Amino acid sequence: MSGPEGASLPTSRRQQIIEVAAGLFAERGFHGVSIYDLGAAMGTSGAALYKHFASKDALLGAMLVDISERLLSEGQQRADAAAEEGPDVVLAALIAWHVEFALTHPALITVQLRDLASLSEEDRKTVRRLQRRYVELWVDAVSAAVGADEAHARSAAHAVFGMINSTPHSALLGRDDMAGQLQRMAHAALHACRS
Amino acid sequence: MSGPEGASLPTSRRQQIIEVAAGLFAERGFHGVSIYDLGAAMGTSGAALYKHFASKDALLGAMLVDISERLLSEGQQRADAAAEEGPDVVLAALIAWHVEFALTHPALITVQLRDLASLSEEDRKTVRRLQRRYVELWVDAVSAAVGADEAHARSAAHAVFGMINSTPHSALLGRDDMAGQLQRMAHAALHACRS
DNA sequence: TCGATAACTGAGACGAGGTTAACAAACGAT
DNA sequence: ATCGTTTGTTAACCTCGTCTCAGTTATCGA
Repeated sequence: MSGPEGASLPTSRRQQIIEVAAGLFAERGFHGVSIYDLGAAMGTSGAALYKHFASKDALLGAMLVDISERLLSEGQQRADAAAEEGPDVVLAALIAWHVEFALTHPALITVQLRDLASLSEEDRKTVRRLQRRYVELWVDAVSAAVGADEAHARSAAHAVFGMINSTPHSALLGRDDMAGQLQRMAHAALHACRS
Repeated sequence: MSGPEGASLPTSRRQQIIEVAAGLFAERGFHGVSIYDLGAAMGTSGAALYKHFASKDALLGAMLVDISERLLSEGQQRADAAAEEGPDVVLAALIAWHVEFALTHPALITVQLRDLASLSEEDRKTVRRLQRRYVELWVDAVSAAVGADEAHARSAAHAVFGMINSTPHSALLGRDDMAGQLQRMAHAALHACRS
C-alpha cells in the first residue's frame, strides 16, 4: 500500500482540484482552459497539477467518471427505495433526483454534456457504460409508469435529460421554483411520449 | 465593388466548407478539429481555407450567425402566418419549426450548443442578440397560449429548447416518429409550466 | 534532530496547430 | 494573347500549451 494512487481516498486536494476545474471547464470548455489557468485558480503553478493527476486528460476522466457513478448509484438507490410504492413513485423519484443533481451541480452537467468527446478512449468507455446503465433505470421506469414500448421510452428519457440538463444555461427563477417547474414539465412530457 | 467580403453572396464554396466543418465540429468539437483536418475533409490542403475565411474563428462565426439568423427569420415568419388563428396555433407552429430544424440539422444544433464559447467577442454578441430575439418569440407565444407569467414562460421555453436540441444525441426512432413524439412532449411540458 | 512525505516552483524541451508568404494553375472576358 | 480573378499548394514561422525534471519548503512522527 503506498500512495494516493488508488481511487479510494478523496485525498481532499484531488477533489478540490476537480471542483475548481469543473467551474473553469464549464465556463470555457476543456480546451479553453490551460494547465496554467488551472494552477492560477488553485493559487499554485500549473505544474503542481501533475502531483495529483497523470495528465490533464486524466483529470477530466476522474471528473466525469465520478459524476457518472454518483448519478447511477444514487439513482439506483432511490429507485429501489420507491419500488414498493409502484411505478409512478419510482419515476417520480428518478425525476426528483435528476433535477436535484442538475440544480446542485450545473458545472458538472455542462462539462459532461460538452467535453465527453475530449476523454481518453478508456475513460469514455467507462463513462458510456455507466450512462447506459443509468438510462436503463429510466427506460424501465418510464415503460412501467406510462406503458410505452422500449424505443419510445428510451427516446423520451433522452429528451427529458436534455430538458433537465439545460438548466445551467437558463437558471432564472430561484432554485425551488425551478425544481418544481422542471418536475412538472418532466412528468407531463413523459406521459405524452406514447403515440 | 470588390471581393467576397460582403456577407451577401454564398459563393457556394464558402457554404460547402461550412457544411463540412459543421459535421466535423459536431463530432469532435471546434478545438478538436485542426485546419489540416478541415482541408483533408475538403480534399485540399489546410491553408486553402484562408482563401475563404479570415481565420478559423471567422468560419465558426459565419456558421453560428447563419443558423441563428435562419432560426429567427423562419420562426418569425411562421409565427406571423399563424397569428390570426390564435395563440395555440402560433405555439404549435414554433414547436413544429424548431423540431423540424433540429431533426434536419443535428450537426448545427450540436455546434451551437457546445462551441458558442469559442466565438470571438463580436460574433458572440451577434449570435446572442439573435438568440434573444428568438427566445422572445417563444416567450410571447407561451405566455399567450398557456397563461404563464414571463419568468416561467422564459424558463419553460429554455427547457423545451434543451429537450428538442437533445435529439442529435439520441436519434433512434425514425424521423417522423421522432418528430411526432417531440411535438407531443413539448406541448405537454409547456402546458405544465405554470405553478 | 532527523528523515519521510506531501505539495510546490521555475525553467525548459517538445510538439501541435494557426497563420502568412510566395508561387502556380485554371478560366472567362476584353 | 493577356489580364484579373479564383482557388489552390508548399514551406516556413511562431505562438501556445502540455509535460518533465531537478531542486525547494513545510509538516509531522520517531
